[in-house]
Amino acid sequence: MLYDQNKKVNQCMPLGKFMGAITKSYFGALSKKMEHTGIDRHFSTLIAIDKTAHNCTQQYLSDLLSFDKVSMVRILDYLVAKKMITRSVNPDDRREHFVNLTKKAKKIMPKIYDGIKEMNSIAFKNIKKKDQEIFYSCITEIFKNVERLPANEVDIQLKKNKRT
Amino acid sequence: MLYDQNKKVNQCMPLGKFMGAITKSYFGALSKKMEHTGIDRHFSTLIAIDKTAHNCTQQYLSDLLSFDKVSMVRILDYLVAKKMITRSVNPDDRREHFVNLTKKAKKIMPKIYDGIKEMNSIAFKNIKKKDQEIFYSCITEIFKNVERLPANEVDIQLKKNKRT
DNA sequence: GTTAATTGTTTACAATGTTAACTAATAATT
DNA sequence: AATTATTAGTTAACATTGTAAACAATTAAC
Repeated sequence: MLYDQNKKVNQCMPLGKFMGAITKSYFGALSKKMEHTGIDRHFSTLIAIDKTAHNCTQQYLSDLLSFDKVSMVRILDYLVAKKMITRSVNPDDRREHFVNLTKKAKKIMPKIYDGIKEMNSIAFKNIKKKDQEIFYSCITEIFKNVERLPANEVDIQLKKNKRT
Repeated sequence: MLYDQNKKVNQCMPLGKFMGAITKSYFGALSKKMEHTGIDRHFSTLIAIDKTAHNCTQQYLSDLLSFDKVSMVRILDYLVAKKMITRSVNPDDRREHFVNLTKKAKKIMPKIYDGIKEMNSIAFKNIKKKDQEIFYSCITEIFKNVERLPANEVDIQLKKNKRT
């Protein structure tokens, strides 16, 4: 509905509203599409783990995927419960836990890549390749512009204040 | 982090991941920026109410904003608590409740429009006007492509099944 | 007039975000 | 070397949001 019924309304809406609506529908459909694999969430985390050649710690994943560490723990708990990953202590720095895919996960990964590829092409249906490229460079730029605005710096500032 | 550190990872990520990350940062910053108005959420709903000339029911808002009716009730409860809206029964169809802005809200709306405008231009910083237009037409198209995929039809199907 | 559908509400539960407090391990400082 | 600070990860508590089911009140359909 949100998109063409009333242009006057759309123009002044927060950009995040559209992005949020797309995010919701996208992941809803992706979950549904991936049901047969036995997992329905946290595909980005699996991909990040898969693509990280070695020394994949939870902190590294948190930074890469912009999750806070508490959420990261929960996501990884979910993936451990689904027998998709293992956690193992780094012997060289026993604070760190290395995260790795299980055999089961490695077997399923191709299906996940395919499903996402399919979902992405559904999303980009009727959009010219050139416009898709512009779109991608836009969201990259937007993300940079928005990533480190006040709301997100609060954490850091609080920590600094505490120290005094 | 998500965006340029590792292009190989980005390419195969679900589109929704980027959109979700932007949505989160965007609304985080918007909340912060709007703190002084006394409300920190549900600006889109206020705008929708403001722009709807008359007969603004909860169902209408749900459809327009893609919220389910339960969430809508909660959002409106919040806005009533903040003294931003009133609910009144439609005398011509006593099932419906009309939603209207209070005087207080009407006074604050300009600040909200300004804040959103500002946030949007922060988001689009360093992006050419022409590319912004392409971007907008892309998200409109993507939203259409993604809006009515299986996950979202489930509700409807269940209802239909029940009816039998 | 009975049945079905619609509008809005309430309740319950799952998932997620955020903060704070905590353990264990390492790094930095004196 | 001992103390202090920092880091990685975990746990607990709480707020917010999404979703489903059941419900009351009202209207529409037959």
